[in-house]
Amino acid sequence: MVSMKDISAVCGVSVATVSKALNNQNDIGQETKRRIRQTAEEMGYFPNTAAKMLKTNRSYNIGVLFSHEDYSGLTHDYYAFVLDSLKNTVEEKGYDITFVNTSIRRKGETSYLEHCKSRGFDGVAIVCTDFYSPEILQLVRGGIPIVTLDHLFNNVCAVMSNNVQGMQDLLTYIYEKGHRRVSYIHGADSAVTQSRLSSFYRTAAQLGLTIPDEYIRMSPYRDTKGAYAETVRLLELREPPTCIIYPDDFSAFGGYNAIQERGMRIPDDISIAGYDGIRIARHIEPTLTTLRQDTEELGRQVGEKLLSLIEHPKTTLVETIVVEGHVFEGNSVANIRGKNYVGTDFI
Amino acid sequence: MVSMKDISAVCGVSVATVSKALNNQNDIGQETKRRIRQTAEEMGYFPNTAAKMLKTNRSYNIGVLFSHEDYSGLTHDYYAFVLDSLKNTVEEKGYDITFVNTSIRRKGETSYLEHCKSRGFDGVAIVCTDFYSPEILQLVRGGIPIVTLDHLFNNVCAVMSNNVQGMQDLLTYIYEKGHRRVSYIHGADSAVTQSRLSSFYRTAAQLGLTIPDEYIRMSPYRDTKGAYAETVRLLELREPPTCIIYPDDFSAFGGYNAIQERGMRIPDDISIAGYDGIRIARHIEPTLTTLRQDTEELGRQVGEKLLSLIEHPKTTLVETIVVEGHVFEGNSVANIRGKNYVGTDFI
DNA sequence: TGGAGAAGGGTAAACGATTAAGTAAACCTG
DNA sequence: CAGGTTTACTTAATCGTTTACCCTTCTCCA
Repeated sequence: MVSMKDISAVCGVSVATVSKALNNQNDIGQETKRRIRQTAEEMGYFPNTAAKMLKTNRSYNIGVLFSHEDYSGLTHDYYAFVLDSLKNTVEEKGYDITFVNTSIRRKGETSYLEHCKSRGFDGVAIVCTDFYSPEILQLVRGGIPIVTLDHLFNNVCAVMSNNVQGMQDLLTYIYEKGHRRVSYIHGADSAVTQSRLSSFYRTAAQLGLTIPDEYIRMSPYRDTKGAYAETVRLLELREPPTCIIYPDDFSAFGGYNAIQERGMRIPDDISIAGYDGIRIARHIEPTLTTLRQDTEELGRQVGEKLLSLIEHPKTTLVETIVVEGHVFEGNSVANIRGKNYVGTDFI
Repeated sequence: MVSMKDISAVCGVSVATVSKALNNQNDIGQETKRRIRQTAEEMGYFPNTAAKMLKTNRSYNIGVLFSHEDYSGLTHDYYAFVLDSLKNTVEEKGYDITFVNTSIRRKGETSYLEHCKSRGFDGVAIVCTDFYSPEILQLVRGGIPIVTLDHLFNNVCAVMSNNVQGMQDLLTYIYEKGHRRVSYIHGADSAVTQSRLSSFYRTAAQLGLTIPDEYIRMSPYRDTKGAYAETVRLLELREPPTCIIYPDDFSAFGGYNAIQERGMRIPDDISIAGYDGIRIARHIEPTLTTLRQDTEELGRQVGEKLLSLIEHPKTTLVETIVVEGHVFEGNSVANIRGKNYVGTDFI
């Protein structure tokens, strides 16, 4: 590997001169600079990142924390898309992305924080993890610039998909289609679930909907079996809902199966809606009406905020950035106004 | 950040002694070693990766090349699962994963190879890219340990999903279910497509199937619209196939839509099969019969081969590791033996 | 009892870059 | 033309580790 030393030897200047020339400092003569740069090019020089890091304490590398319990992580459409966007955003600015090692740690390292400091990450994006573990808390308090996705820590930048507005939009959309008996199968307890559920209740109240307790069900995220089972129970009610909202699109397909198996048709006999907006949901008939989260924007915001925090620590606000989703109108929610229309018009 | 120097000061020994103690060298006394290690622990010491890299030329970091044109990359189930498995494999051995920057390069860096050398990756996994670009060729010839996925370069380790055997198994399975009129909509041209297509022809010949030219169609991978259109054409043939094999599961849903839209039922009226074994395909009724590629094994093999190449360069064979897939039996392929059974039994 | 060898630890150079401080020559300027 | 300022470099220290080599001090045995 050719180093600055090699170039300096060839050009007959000192290593310092080479460094300055390549970094475009201005106390080097034009001609010398040109000569050095050309030689560097010809010799196939490229900087040794390790040496640069050691000296400057900057790695141009950001860590991404992605621990993947229960079907989450990389293989989850939502996170994968966010990561993809984050990757594109920071790579464009000359940063690389390294995963924070979530496996057994190397000897001498015992925590995420130590791993991150050891690697010298300029910043860390916490995308998908158990936010309640003490190790995460240690990491966010460790002094490294941090941005979290969909979770709020005090005094830490966060990018959040707007679950409150999202659920409100989704339920309102369904309401406007004439539905008055709406069920919500929510996911397992989490901050995200809380937001969506309370928004569901509040929006329902605002719209004048009365939601019987048996319309509110729980099934873990991305669990088609669970969603299937809950759907069956809902369908067996004396007065079943006209529309079911699922924890996520993946789960919605569980409902889809239960409904079709009973010879019912979507959306003619019953309507369903998902949450997330995963790709496949737009490609299977009936296409799923869902709240599509803006993963590209989420990833970009995480990246930009993190880079800003790194490059302008003084002037960057510690804030929560909220990214709006929007209802993707598939054809899984029927317009039943004037048909089985039981509610009151509100427009 | 506490360094070895700090520890050496506290313990009243030299930095070299600290280094040796921490690295468990054997020319340090037991008691001294214990004292140093304890002090390091108490002071919250962790090694500076950059310094270590600089000195040892080892980064314990492997690069993953993932360029993502047209719907590929991170957001593709197949690659995401492989990456996930690869990540787990190498992290367990104390390595980290960094993406090879596929964006605009930093000044002074003009190629993948330079980026990799600059970062000091111990090895690079080329998972998903345009294998025919000259930049990739430069990278694989650049002297860094390399493992490719699903692509063969001369004298480079490769891990391949067995597309030949896979297609053979799939077609044979379909044949055994009694199908004699089988169509294959293959993906856009690539090494993978070549393998599958020639295996399709060969297997068909072996089974004594005659495949009319109009049964062989092309639609790009993961293009539901294209698959939809080709399916429509197939259905309009005077003698339509009894089973259609799609380029991949995602495309199969395009066919799924076309078929259902015409009021036909899967598998009663026509059978379909996919390729890949993406998760969702196992969760939507009728569950898709497909050739499930063993992404976990693929990722593990890539990781293990790469680590072996890194740690035992002399004794590691340069070879191609073939990973078998297996037919996932959903219920999208009907058993039509003795029904519309037109072929000859071959058992 | 003297000398070899082992055990335990120190010295210092090196990895490849950056950068503060120094220096010599050229250039002004009044 | 003396003295100050620029310009264009060089010197040398430094980042945190590793490691080849050197130096004591003991131990042991002929």
